[in-house]
Amino acid sequence: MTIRLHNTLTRQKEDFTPLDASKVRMYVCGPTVYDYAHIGNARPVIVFDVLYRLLRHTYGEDHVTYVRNITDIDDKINARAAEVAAAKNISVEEARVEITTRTTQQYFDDVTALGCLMPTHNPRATDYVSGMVAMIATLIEAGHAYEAEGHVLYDVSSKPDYGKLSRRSLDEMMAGARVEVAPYKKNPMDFVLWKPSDDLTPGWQSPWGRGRPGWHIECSVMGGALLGDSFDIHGGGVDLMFPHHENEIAQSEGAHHDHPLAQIWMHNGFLQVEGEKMSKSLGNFITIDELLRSEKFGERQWPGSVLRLAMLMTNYAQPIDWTVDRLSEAYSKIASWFVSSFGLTPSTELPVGLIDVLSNDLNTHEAIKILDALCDGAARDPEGKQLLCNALYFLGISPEYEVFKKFRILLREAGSGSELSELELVAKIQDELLLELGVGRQWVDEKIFTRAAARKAKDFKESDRIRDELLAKGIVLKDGPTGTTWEVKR
RNA sequence: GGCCACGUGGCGGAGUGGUUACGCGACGGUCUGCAAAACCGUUUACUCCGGUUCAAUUCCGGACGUGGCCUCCA
Repeated sequence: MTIRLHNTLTRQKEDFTPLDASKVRMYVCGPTVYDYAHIGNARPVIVFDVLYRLLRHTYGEDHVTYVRNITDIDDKINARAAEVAAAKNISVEEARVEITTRTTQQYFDDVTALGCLMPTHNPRATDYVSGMVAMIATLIEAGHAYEAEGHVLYDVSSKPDYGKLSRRSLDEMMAGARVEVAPYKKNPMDFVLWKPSDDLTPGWQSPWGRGRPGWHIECSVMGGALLGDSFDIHGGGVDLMFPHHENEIAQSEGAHHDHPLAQIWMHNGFLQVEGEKMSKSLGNFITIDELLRSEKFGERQWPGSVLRLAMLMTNYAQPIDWTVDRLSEAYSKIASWFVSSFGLTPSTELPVGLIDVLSNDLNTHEAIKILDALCDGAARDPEGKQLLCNALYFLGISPEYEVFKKFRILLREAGSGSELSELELVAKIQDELLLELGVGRQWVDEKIFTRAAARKAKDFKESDRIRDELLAKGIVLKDGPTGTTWEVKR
């Protein structure tokens, strides 16, 4: 099966042919670790995790290298570090390490909860500073960069195809430029490769004095060090296309004799929250951590699998409006899938067509349709059940206790007489829910027993009264052919 | 202001030059003492205006709308 991917460079869907099929290489821009990752940060992580899984399936697990960097040198980090250093009376460097170490761990915890595999490499910028210095020196030597007032700047006019990714010409950019131009720049669009640090700012020694690398050079160096001068796929958010990715291309290709940095550039779409741009001032800024572990959004916690599915319901390149309704829809879908595949152990056999639709530029929505179809037929098709389980595992959507509990869905299944071996889990969930409602199992059983007698005597008035009494406590009764069962009201 | 995307039924959201995707919801039915759940069925769409075509939601142009980037907020 040929994988087809939309390439931003050509604006077309292309057949994907790895430079070396025994060593497929992908780079995705990772987080700047100064604070909790927000839900917008989660999208590329999830999208490219699915692509990583597809590539591993197609080319073999040992033949795919996935690099996602950790940016731990950055002026936002430095600003935080200065605050923390002042508050705790520690050095700026100590504060920087503390912030980036803690935030990196939070990030890993978050994306793990979202069902994402660990990339092959998670390079930190701080480990690659010498490589950055070397690349900058190479760029100066090649005539692509110049030193000015302690800064080293990339000379965009030295690269005639600058702007090829975002399809902007230098003239257009300068005409539309709104920024005040630093006086030491030859060209307004020249961007910084190295900048000087004062004594209160983290810095490293270099031929141009003590300073720190610019943002763009970090990715060029880490990608080059771990994947080589040219690799297969470079991914990231559409917002990074300009200037970040454009500058990465200029740096890497400028330093590597114009060898193309990446064959295919992929960009995921932006996220809005309830119809508005996410921002701290609007108060709709929401982190992955808050969704997973607080009730800030929609007054409930959301399991990682639900967030993952909500993200994959839409094509990766399209914008997403992140709403409570969307998450609720994902929640009910997840719940029915988990029930249908409950208790099974995943194997490697995948449903027909799943790899095909994913290979078509990651058509995750078509994949969801396949899962829905399997789920529909699950009651009378044990093989379909197993395939559903396998597909969920493949897509990184693993059953979570929280889903079963919060959605009360297993209780319904158990009550309807299906053959569930894990009745203990059901009992455990029931007990927890009853505890929350403040009623005892025995009390419920007695009420049901009394009501059964009333029904037998055709005293429906009394029978309905008891049902309402239980409903008031949050317990819904259901009369089936084998007797009365109950579930906690959702 | 410049550049780039996108605009499908109540909502989410694929896809296609001609054969009303699909999911959720809603409505109807079966079942039930009545319900609930489950199952079966029905229901509505392609922003607007031109053009190309035998035929356009699908191709081209324009308008309007939404969003992104140009400002190291993904």
